[in-house]
Amino acid sequence: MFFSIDADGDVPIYEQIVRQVKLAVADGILVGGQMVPSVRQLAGELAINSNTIARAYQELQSDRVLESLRGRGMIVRRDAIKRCTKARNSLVADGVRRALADALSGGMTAEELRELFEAELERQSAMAEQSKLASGNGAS
Amino acid sequence: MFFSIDADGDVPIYEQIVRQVKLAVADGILVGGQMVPSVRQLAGELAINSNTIARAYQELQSDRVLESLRGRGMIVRRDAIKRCTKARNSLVADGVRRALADALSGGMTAEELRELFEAELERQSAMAEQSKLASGNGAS
DNA sequence: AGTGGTGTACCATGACACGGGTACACCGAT
DNA sequence: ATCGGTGTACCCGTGTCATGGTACACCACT
Repeated sequence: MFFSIDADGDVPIYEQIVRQVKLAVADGILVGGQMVPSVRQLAGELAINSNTIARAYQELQSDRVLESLRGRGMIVRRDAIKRCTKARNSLVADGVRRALADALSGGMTAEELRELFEAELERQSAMAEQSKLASGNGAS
Repeated sequence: MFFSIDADGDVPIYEQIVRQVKLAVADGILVGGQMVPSVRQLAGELAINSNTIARAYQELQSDRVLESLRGRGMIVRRDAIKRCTKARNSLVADGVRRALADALSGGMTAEELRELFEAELERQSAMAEQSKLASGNGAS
Protein backbone atom coordinates (compact mmCIF):
# COMPACT_ATOMS: atom_id res chain seq x y z
CA MET A 1 0.00 0.00 0.00
CA PHE A 2 2.75 2.41 0.92
CA PHE A 3 5.56 1.92 -1.54
CA SER A 4 6.16 0.78 -5.08
CA ILE A 5 9.21 -1.40 -5.68
CA ASP A 6 10.93 -2.18 -8.94
CA ALA A 7 12.85 -5.38 -8.26
CA ASP A 8 14.28 -5.53 -11.80
CA GLY A 9 15.72 -2.03 -11.73
CA ASP A 10 19.37 -1.18 -11.26
CA VAL A 11 18.81 0.54 -7.92
CA PRO A 12 18.84 -1.80 -4.90
CA ILE A 13 15.52 -2.55 -3.25
CA TYR A 14 16.62 -1.40 0.19
CA GLU A 15 17.71 1.91 -1.31
CA GLN A 16 14.32 2.38 -2.94
CA ILE A 17 12.72 1.87 0.47
CA VAL A 18 15.06 4.39 2.08
CA ARG A 19 14.42 6.96 -0.61
CA GLN A 20 10.65 6.59 -0.58
CA VAL A 21 10.47 6.76 3.21
CA LYS A 22 12.55 9.92 3.26
CA LEU A 23 10.45 11.52 0.54
CA ALA A 24 7.26 10.54 2.35
CA VAL A 25 8.54 12.21 5.52
CA ALA A 26 9.58 15.30 3.60
CA ASP A 27 6.16 15.48 1.99
CA GLY A 28 4.34 15.14 5.31
CA ILE A 29 2.76 11.77 4.52
CA LEU A 30 4.77 10.26 7.37
CA VAL A 31 4.81 12.48 10.47
CA GLY A 32 6.91 12.36 13.62
CA GLY A 33 5.88 9.71 16.18
CA GLN A 34 4.04 7.66 13.59
CA MET A 35 4.83 3.96 13.41
CA VAL A 36 6.09 2.43 10.19
CA PRO A 37 5.03 -1.05 9.08
CA SER A 38 7.00 -3.87 10.66
CA VAL A 39 9.74 -5.50 8.62
CA ARG A 40 7.74 -8.72 8.22
CA GLN A 41 4.48 -6.98 7.35
CA LEU A 42 6.07 -4.74 4.75
CA ALA A 43 8.08 -7.68 3.45
CA GLY A 44 4.86 -9.63 3.04
CA GLU A 45 3.08 -6.80 1.23
CA LEU A 46 5.95 -6.20 -1.16
CA ALA A 47 6.85 -9.90 -1.53
CA ILE A 48 10.38 -9.08 -0.38
CA ASN A 49 12.60 -10.75 2.17
CA SER A 50 12.38 -9.31 5.68
CA ASN A 51 16.12 -8.81 5.76
CA THR A 52 15.98 -6.36 2.88
CA ILE A 53 13.40 -4.27 4.70
CA ALA A 54 15.44 -4.50 7.89
CA ARG A 55 18.47 -3.27 6.04
CA ALA A 56 16.56 -0.26 4.76
CA TYR A 57 15.24 0.47 8.25
CA GLN A 58 18.74 0.21 9.66
CA GLU A 59 20.00 2.75 7.20
CA LEU A 60 17.09 5.00 8.03
CA GLN A 61 17.98 4.57 11.69
CA SER A 62 21.59 5.51 10.98
CA ASP A 63 20.36 8.59 9.12
CA ARG A 64 18.32 9.56 12.21
CA VAL A 65 15.00 9.27 10.40
CA LEU A 66 13.57 6.28 12.25
CA GLU A 67 13.89 5.26 15.88
CA SER A 68 13.83 1.69 17.11
CA LEU A 69 11.61 0.63 20.04
CA ARG A 70 12.94 -2.82 20.81
CA GLY A 71 10.29 -5.46 20.70
CA ARG A 72 7.59 -3.00 19.59
CA GLY A 73 8.54 -1.49 16.25
CA MET A 74 9.99 1.61 14.69
CA ILE A 75 8.67 5.18 14.68
CA VAL A 76 9.48 8.30 12.74
CA ARG A 77 11.64 10.70 14.74
CA ARG A 78 10.06 14.06 15.54
CA ASP A 79 12.96 16.01 14.04
CA ALA A 80 13.13 13.82 10.94
CA ILE A 81 11.27 16.17 8.62
CA LYS A 82 14.08 18.70 8.80
CA ARG A 83 16.70 16.20 7.73
CA CYS A 84 14.42 14.66 5.12
CA THR A 85 13.62 17.92 3.38
CA LYS A 86 17.31 18.67 3.36
CA ALA A 87 18.08 15.22 1.97
CA ARG A 88 15.37 15.67 -0.66
CA ASN A 89 16.89 18.98 -1.75
CA SER A 90 20.32 17.42 -2.06
CA LEU A 91 18.86 14.46 -3.92
CA VAL A 92 17.06 16.44 -6.61
CA ALA A 93 19.92 18.93 -6.83
CA ASP A 94 22.30 16.09 -7.54
CA GLY A 95 19.94 14.65 -10.12
CA VAL A 96 19.56 17.98 -11.88
CA ARG A 97 23.30 18.54 -11.66
CA ARG A 98 24.10 15.22 -13.30
CA ALA A 99 21.49 15.60 -16.01
CA LEU A 100 22.76 19.07 -16.83
CA ALA A 101 26.36 17.89 -16.89
CA ASP A 102 25.47 15.16 -19.37
CA ALA A 103 23.41 17.55 -21.48
CA LEU A 104 26.04 20.26 -21.73
CA SER A 105 28.83 17.74 -22.19
CA GLY A 106 26.82 16.33 -25.09
CA GLY A 107 26.40 19.71 -26.78
CA MET A 108 22.79 20.29 -25.80
CA THR A 109 21.60 23.88 -25.94
CA ALA A 110 20.40 25.69 -22.85
CA GLU A 111 17.18 26.42 -24.70
CA GLU A 112 16.59 22.76 -25.53
CA LEU A 113 17.18 21.99 -21.87
CA ARG A 114 14.66 24.55 -20.65
CA GLU A 115 12.08 23.27 -23.09
CA LEU A 116 12.63 19.66 -21.99
CA PHE A 117 12.50 20.65 -18.34
CA GLU A 118 9.30 22.65 -18.66
CA ALA A 119 7.57 19.96 -20.67
CA GLU A 120 8.45 17.27 -18.17
CA LEU A 121 7.51 19.47 -15.24
CA GLU A 122 4.10 20.20 -16.70
CA ARG A 123 3.52 16.54 -17.49
CA GLN A 124 4.44 15.28 -14.04
CA SER A 125 2.62 18.08 -12.27
CA ALA A 126 -0.53 17.12 -14.13
CA MET A 127 -0.04 13.49 -13.20
CA ALA A 128 0.51 14.35 -9.54
CA GLU A 129 -2.63 16.49 -9.49
CA GLN A 130 -4.67 13.73 -11.07
CA SER A 131 -3.44 11.11 -8.61
CA LYS A 132 -4.25 13.46 -5.76
CA LEU A 133 -7.80 13.88 -7.03
CA ALA A 134 -8.14 10.12 -7.40
CA SER A 135 -7.11 9.51 -3.81
CA GLY A 136 -9.52 12.22 -2.72
CA ASN A 137 -12.38 10.47 -4.50
CA GLY A 138 -11.58 7.32 -2.59
CA ALA A 139 -12.93 8.88 0.62
CA SER A 140 -16.30 9.91 -0.80
CA MET B 1 43.75 12.97 -22.27
CA PHE B 2 40.33 12.14 -23.61
CA PHE B 3 38.27 10.93 -20.70
CA SER B 4 38.02 11.31 -16.95
CA ILE B 5 37.35 8.16 -14.96
CA ASP B 6 36.14 7.88 -11.40
CA ALA B 7 37.17 4.43 -10.27
CA ASP B 8 35.62 4.83 -6.80
CA GLY B 9 32.18 5.81 -8.05
CA ASP B 10 29.17 3.53 -8.14
CA VAL B 11 28.97 3.49 -11.93
CA PRO B 12 31.11 0.86 -13.65
CA ILE B 13 34.23 2.07 -15.44
CA TYR B 14 33.28 0.55 -18.78
CA GLU B 15 29.94 2.31 -18.59
CA GLN B 16 31.65 5.64 -17.96
CA ILE B 17 33.71 5.08 -21.11
CA VAL B 18 30.61 4.25 -23.12
CA ARG B 19 28.75 7.30 -21.87
CA GLN B 20 31.61 9.72 -22.46
CA VAL B 21 32.26 8.41 -25.95
CA LYS B 22 28.62 8.78 -26.88
CA LEU B 23 28.47 12.30 -25.48
CA ALA B 24 31.66 13.24 -27.31
CA VAL B 25 30.17 12.01 -30.57
CA ALA B 26 26.94 13.86 -29.92
CA ASP B 27 28.89 17.05 -29.19
CA GLY B 28 30.97 16.74 -32.36
CA ILE B 29 34.28 16.24 -30.59
CA LEU B 30 34.46 12.80 -32.16
CA VAL B 31 33.39 12.81 -35.81
CA GLY B 32 32.56 10.01 -38.20
CA GLY B 33 35.57 8.16 -39.62
CA GLN B 34 37.84 9.31 -36.82
CA MET B 35 39.88 6.67 -35.04
CA VAL B 36 39.55 6.15 -31.31
CA PRO B 37 42.55 5.26 -29.11
CA SER B 38 43.45 1.59 -29.12
CA VAL B 39 42.40 -0.49 -26.15
CA ARG B 40 45.97 -0.87 -24.95
CA GLN B 41 46.84 2.80 -25.37
CA LEU B 42 43.73 4.06 -23.60
CA ALA B 43 44.22 1.44 -20.92
CA GLY B 44 47.74 2.74 -20.38
CA GLU B 45 46.66 6.39 -20.22
CA LEU B 46 43.85 5.73 -17.76
CA ALA B 47 45.77 3.09 -15.78
CA ILE B 48 42.96 0.65 -16.48
CA ASN B 49 43.05 -2.95 -17.61
CA SER B 50 42.76 -3.46 -21.37
CA ASN B 51 39.87 -5.84 -20.86
CA THR B 52 37.75 -3.10 -19.32
CA ILE B 53 38.34 -0.81 -22.30
CA ALA B 54 37.65 -3.66 -24.68
CA ARG B 55 34.36 -4.28 -22.96
CA ALA B 56 33.35 -0.65 -23.37
CA TYR B 57 34.34 -0.70 -27.04
CA GLN B 58 32.35 -3.88 -27.58
CA GLU B 59 29.27 -2.28 -26.14
CA LEU B 60 29.83 0.76 -28.33
CA GLN B 61 30.15 -1.57 -31.28
CA SER B 62 26.90 -3.30 -30.34
CA ASP B 63 25.25 0.12 -30.13
CA ARG B 64 26.49 0.88 -33.65
CA VAL B 65 28.63 3.80 -32.54
CA LEU B 66 32.05 2.33 -33.31
CA GLU B 67 33.15 0.09 -36.15
CA SER B 68 35.97 -2.42 -35.94
CA LEU B 69 38.65 -2.52 -38.63
CA ARG B 70 40.39 -5.80 -37.91
CA GLY B 71 44.07 -5.40 -37.28
CA ARG B 72 43.94 -1.60 -37.61
CA GLY B 73 41.69 -0.23 -34.88
CA MET B 74 38.23 1.17 -34.36
CA ILE B 75 36.61 4.19 -35.96
CA VAL B 76 33.49 6.21 -35.30
CA ARG B 77 30.69 5.25 -37.64
CA ARG B 78 29.53 8.00 -40.01
CA ASP B 79 25.92 7.69 -38.91
CA ALA B 80 26.81 7.52 -35.22
CA ILE B 81 26.05 11.16 -34.44
CA LYS B 82 22.37 10.60 -35.12
CA ARG B 83 22.14 7.72 -32.65
CA CYS B 84 24.32 9.50 -30.11
CA THR B 85 22.28 12.68 -30.05
CA LYS B 86 19.20 10.53 -29.68
CA ALA B 87 20.83 8.58 -26.84
CA ARG B 88 21.90 11.84 -25.22
CA ASN B 89 18.36 13.18 -25.37
CA SER B 90 17.00 10.02 -23.81
CA LEU B 91 19.70 10.10 -21.16
CA VAL B 92 19.09 13.66 -19.98
CA ALA B 93 15.34 13.23 -20.33
CA ASP B 94 15.48 10.24 -18.02
CA GLY B 95 17.64 12.15 -15.56
CA VAL B 96 15.28 15.11 -15.53
CA ARG B 97 12.32 12.76 -15.25
CA ARG B 98 13.72 11.00 -12.22
CA ALA B 99 14.78 14.20 -10.50
CA LEU B 100 11.35 15.70 -11.05
CA ALA B 101 9.63 12.57 -9.80
CA ASP B 102 11.66 12.66 -6.60
CA ALA B 103 11.07 16.36 -6.14
CA LEU B 104 7.31 16.23 -6.61
CA SER B 105 7.01 13.04 -4.60
CA GLY B 106 8.84 14.81 -1.79
CA GLY B 107 6.49 17.79 -1.81
CA MET B 108 8.78 20.22 -3.59
CA THR B 109 7.12 23.18 -5.24
CA ALA B 110 7.30 23.75 -8.97
CA GLU B 111 8.69 27.20 -8.26
CA GLU B 112 11.47 25.83 -6.08
CA LEU B 113 12.28 23.42 -8.85
CA ARG B 114 12.50 26.10 -11.52
CA GLU B 115 14.73 28.18 -9.30
CA LEU B 116 17.04 25.24 -8.62
CA PHE B 117 17.14 24.32 -12.29
CA GLU B 118 17.95 27.83 -13.49
CA ALA B 119 20.64 28.34 -10.87
CA GLU B 120 22.34 25.08 -11.76
CA LEU B 121 22.01 25.74 -15.47
CA GLU B 122 23.63 29.14 -15.16
CA ARG B 123 26.41 27.77 -12.99
CA GLN B 124 27.28 24.90 -15.30
CA SER B 125 26.92 27.02 -18.43
CA ALA B 126 29.47 29.43 -16.97
CA MET B 127 31.81 26.58 -16.16
CA ALA B 128 31.50 25.14 -19.65
CA GLU B 129 32.21 28.53 -21.20
CA GLN B 130 35.25 29.01 -19.03
CA SER B 131 36.68 25.59 -19.85
CA LYS B 132 36.12 26.32 -23.54
CA LEU B 133 38.08 29.54 -23.26
CA ALA B 134 40.87 27.76 -21.42
CA SER B 135 41.20 25.16 -24.17
CA GLY B 136 41.18 27.98 -26.73
CA ASN B 137 44.08 29.68 -24.97
CA GLY B 138 46.06 26.49 -25.20
CA ALA B 139 46.38 26.90 -28.98
CA SER B 140 47.67 30.48 -28.91
C1' DA C 1 59.19 -13.29 -44.29
C1' DG C 2 59.26 -10.96 -40.23
C1' DT C 3 57.79 -7.72 -36.69
C1' DG C 4 54.85 -4.95 -34.08
C1' DG C 5 50.52 -3.09 -33.88
C1' DT C 6 45.41 -3.97 -33.72
C1' DG C 7 40.78 -6.24 -31.91
C1' DT C 8 38.91 -10.51 -29.92
C1' DA C 9 38.09 -14.50 -27.13
C1' DC C 10 38.74 -17.14 -23.46
C1' DC C 11 39.58 -18.47 -18.30
C1' DA C 12 40.57 -17.58 -13.44
C1' DT C 13 40.65 -14.73 -9.48
C1' DG C 14 39.37 -11.39 -5.83
C1' DA C 15 36.31 -8.01 -4.08
C1' DC C 16 31.88 -6.39 -3.30
C1' DA C 17 26.78 -5.77 -3.14
C1' DC C 18 22.42 -7.79 -2.95
C1' DG C 19 18.97 -10.82 -1.47
C1' DG C 20 17.44 -14.78 1.10
C1' DG C 21 17.46 -17.97 5.11
C1' DT C 22 17.85 -18.92 9.97
C1' DA C 23 18.29 -18.13 14.71
C1' DC C 24 18.50 -15.00 18.65
C1' DA C 25 17.02 -11.25 22.17
C1' DC C 26 13.57 -8.32 23.39
C1' DC C 27 8.71 -6.56 24.43
C1' DG C 28 3.57 -6.67 25.35
C1' DA C 29 -0.47 -9.12 26.27
C1' DT C 30 -2.85 -13.20 27.79
C1' DA D 1 5.03 -18.48 32.18
C1' DT D 2 3.71 -18.59 27.57
C1' DC D 3 3.01 -16.90 22.99
C1' DG D 4 3.07 -13.94 19.14
C1' DG D 5 5.05 -9.91 17.58
C1' DT D 6 9.11 -6.92 17.07
C1' DG D 7 14.11 -5.69 15.57
C1' DT D 8 18.78 -7.68 14.95
C1' DA D 9 22.79 -10.43 14.08
C1' DC D 10 24.87 -13.85 11.58
C1' DC D 11 25.80 -17.08 7.39
C1' DC D 12 25.51 -18.32 2.55
C1' DG D 13 24.54 -18.34 -2.49
C1' DT D 14 24.62 -15.49 -6.53
C1' DG D 15 25.73 -12.06 -9.67
C1' DT D 16 28.56 -8.15 -11.23
C1' DC D 17 32.72 -5.65 -11.78
C1' DA D 18 37.54 -5.12 -12.42
C1' DT D 19 41.77 -7.25 -13.05
C1' DG D 20 45.29 -10.31 -14.85
C1' DG D 21 46.97 -13.56 -18.01
C1' DT D 22 47.18 -16.02 -22.35
C1' DA D 23 46.28 -16.93 -26.97
C1' DC D 24 44.56 -16.14 -31.64
C1' DA D 25 43.65 -13.82 -36.24
C1' DC D 26 44.32 -9.89 -38.72
C1' DC D 27 46.74 -5.78 -40.83
C1' DA D 28 50.59 -2.40 -42.02
C1' DC D 29 55.17 -1.69 -42.54
C1' DT D 30 60.02 -2.87 -43.17
